[in-house]
Amino acid sequence: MSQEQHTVAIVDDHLLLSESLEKLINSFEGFKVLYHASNGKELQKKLAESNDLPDIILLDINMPVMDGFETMAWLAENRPGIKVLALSMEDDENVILKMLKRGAKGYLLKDIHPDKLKYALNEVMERGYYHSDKVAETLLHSIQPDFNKEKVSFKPNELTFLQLACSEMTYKEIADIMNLSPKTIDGYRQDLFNRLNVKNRVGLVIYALKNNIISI
Amino acid sequence: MSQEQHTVAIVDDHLLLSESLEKLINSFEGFKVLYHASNGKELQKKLAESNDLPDIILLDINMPVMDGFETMAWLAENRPGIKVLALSMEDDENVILKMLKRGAKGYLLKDIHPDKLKYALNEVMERGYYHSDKVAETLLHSIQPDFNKEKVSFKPNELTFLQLACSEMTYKEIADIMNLSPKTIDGYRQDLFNRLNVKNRVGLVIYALKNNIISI
DNA sequence: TCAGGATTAAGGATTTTCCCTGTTTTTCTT
DNA sequence: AAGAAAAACAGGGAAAATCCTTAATCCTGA
Repeated sequence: MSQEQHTVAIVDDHLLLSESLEKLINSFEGFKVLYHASNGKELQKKLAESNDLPDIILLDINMPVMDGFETMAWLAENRPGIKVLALSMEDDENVILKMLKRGAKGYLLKDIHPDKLKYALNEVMERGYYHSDKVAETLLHSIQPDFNKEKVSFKPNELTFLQLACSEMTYKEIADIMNLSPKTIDGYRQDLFNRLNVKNRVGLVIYALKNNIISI
Repeated sequence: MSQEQHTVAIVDDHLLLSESLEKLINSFEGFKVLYHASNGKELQKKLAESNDLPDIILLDINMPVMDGFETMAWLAENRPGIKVLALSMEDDENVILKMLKRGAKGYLLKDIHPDKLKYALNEVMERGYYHSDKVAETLLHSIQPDFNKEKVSFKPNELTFLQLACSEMTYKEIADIMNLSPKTIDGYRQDLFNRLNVKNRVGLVIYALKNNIISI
């Protein structure tokens, strides 16, 4: 029986939630809470002391001393084997993305139904990740162009130049490809700098990426 | 009754599939196939001729003349109101991402169960998108660092420089911020150019983005 | 046909980037 | 503390990028 148990660590500074979560999780078949920590620093200590690693960490985001983002980054770097489920009050898309980008396997809101938590834990063990509808939607938004944003429109040549400027070519090489004089390219560039409010070519690249004009 | 019907257009060059899909969809309550096209060009024609737009387009990817990627890009630009479900044989992650980035609302494999198609159509009408498990997984992969890839490691200063190089600052400004001589920065840059196999600063930016060293 | 806008392009100056070859300073090792 | 290795720094020069101004050329609507 015990060889079937998956172990969980809880990182949250709210003792009440933390304790009740433990009881809940221990009541799930196949899961056992290994230990708690009230912030990232404390987690690091526990990880160093204990000789067996938890399979899963439930990681709160808003914490004092060392918050969820920092902790997640550290875990991804130093304990990549542990699956982390982020736990938070807020369903802010940027927060969700920040955690996922740092390697979290899922994102849970604190007001979910206990069954959902159980499901999420199982999913993470079996598939390696858990995606709620909200998370899936967030991810989709993050890669799709934002249709609501009024978009700057580009003339065909300008667009081509902008795309080529995001490569390692020199302006002279770009001019050759586009069959234009380097001086014309010079003009396009200056125009775009002014219009897009950037100072140099790196600014162009960042702009093009942010606005899905190129993708890498 | 007819005011409740959602209309569907099918774009696929395989007549057999196309025809049977039509029968299937017409058998779903609340959905009706408006017309077919065997590639993007033909779809453009149909859209221009007909006076009512379909709610949903089932868009095949591998087609002659004007393929799914091109067609999707055109639709996103010119008919942003139509919800597109990509339809494909392959579950290649890059292909999926390419379609989603261009604005597809979902991605269906051709060998799914008819019930899944029905579910997907309903989801797209109700929630605006449909995400299968595979798609959700793909999206997650696309934003998470690839732990299998052996990673080039950076010294702290190098890393800082690399991140700052992805801004609009000049190297002199970066040197100021980092409290180093511009000549030292010069050295960092040259080192990274060699090590990362890039030719100039744009190359650095692209590298940093591809490897999740910065995110925008 | 002619004015006016858009496109393309030139000249010329300055700054920044890029590259190569070194030297000094700091840090680490033993 | 001596020697080795790493990190920081420098000079000089060529190439590229940036900036500003001005000017042909082409197209189009009145």
